[in-house]
Amino acid sequence: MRAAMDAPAPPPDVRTRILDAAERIVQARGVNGLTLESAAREAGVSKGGLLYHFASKEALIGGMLDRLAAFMAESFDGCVARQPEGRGRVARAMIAWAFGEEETSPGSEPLDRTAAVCLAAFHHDPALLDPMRAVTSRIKAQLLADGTPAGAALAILTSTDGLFMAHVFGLYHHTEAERAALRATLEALLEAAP
Amino acid sequence: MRAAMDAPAPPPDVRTRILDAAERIVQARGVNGLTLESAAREAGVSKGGLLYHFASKEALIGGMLDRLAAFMAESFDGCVARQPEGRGRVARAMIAWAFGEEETSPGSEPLDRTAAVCLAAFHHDPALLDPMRAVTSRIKAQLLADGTPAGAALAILTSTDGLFMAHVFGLYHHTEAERAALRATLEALLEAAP
DNA sequence: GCATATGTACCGTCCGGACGGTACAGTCAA
DNA sequence: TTGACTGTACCGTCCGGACGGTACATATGC
Repeated sequence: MRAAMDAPAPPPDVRTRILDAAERIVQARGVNGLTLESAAREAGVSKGGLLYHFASKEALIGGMLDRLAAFMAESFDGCVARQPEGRGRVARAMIAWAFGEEETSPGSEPLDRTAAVCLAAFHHDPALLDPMRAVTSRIKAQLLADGTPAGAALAILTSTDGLFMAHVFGLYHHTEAERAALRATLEALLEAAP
Repeated sequence: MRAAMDAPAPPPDVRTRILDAAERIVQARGVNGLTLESAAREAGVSKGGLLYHFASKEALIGGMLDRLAAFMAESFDGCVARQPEGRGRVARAMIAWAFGEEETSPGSEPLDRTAAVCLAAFHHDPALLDPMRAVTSRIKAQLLADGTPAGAALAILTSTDGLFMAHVFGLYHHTEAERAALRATLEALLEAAP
């Protein structure tokens, strides 16, 4: 087929294109909107073509999650690496992660993508979240091992997760002042003596 | 009808029975498991009978959410009322609520119920979460108005929400010691001078 | 005091449509 | 030619919802 030939400069791997399409659909039309047909159409592939790459819907969602978990892990590691070394490094990274990338209010791309994909996975089969669990467990372990007192570390961990959840479900919104106050409080927890 | 009269202990309002059944299904078999037929069967009612009370699946889920939001609001208010008056009262209630100090009748069942129902609603139509948003927004407003510094109040709010999310999605587990440390940290935030 | 009518609560069946998945024929690069 | 890959036609199933019918209680007319 011609269309396959005159694709843009970086030849987008078909698998990747399907995964991207599936994510876009879940974000735009919700979990219901994700069907094999719609994903194939969005990716510019036939349904049969999609099924060639992902043998079932479950495999498709699993693929989305594996990729997302890898992205999250990498992103977090990068954030840690960018923090000065020393006690509380991971905790500071966590705060920077939660407050930094979330700048664009309702359109923060990685955040919404994460939420959408996780929700889709959880809906289909909670066990599909396992790769994500592995990542979060590792993050927690790192956080508890970097010298910050456990209480403070856990407060930071759960607080940023709560911030995330509130955003995903739109449970309540924070003003800039509130976000700043929260951030200051979390950072103050880092200063506490061990 | 006589039967309706001499059933003193369980007044089995059909509507309530259907709502209970639907919640049980969502908890046990996930969002997928909730169909009009399964809910009707579980409630001991025919599908037609169910549709008599809830004109559509959306109405059924909406009914679950309305009831749950009312329950949550009442439960939280009761928790606040049980705290000594004074500055930080609402924040203390929040902590007590989150850490299960409240005698929530059968174990931590309401927690799972909340999660299951909210997920079902979010899956069907995010707008259905509105009653829940109203409750959480009110709680946040109360929390910010009871004298606790904003940063501490928000840290407590987001942290307990994060605790909740981690539980719902099974992202990571906390040991008893970790829970105690986290709680101590949150309580220490309350002592900070305004 | 009886028959007819009306309203409420509920039941059982059916249908259109959508979805996941399969079968298979076609295409194109190597 | 071959085999990786695509596209299409189709199947079985399931679900939401509509619909017509049943049982019974109360009301109404006579």
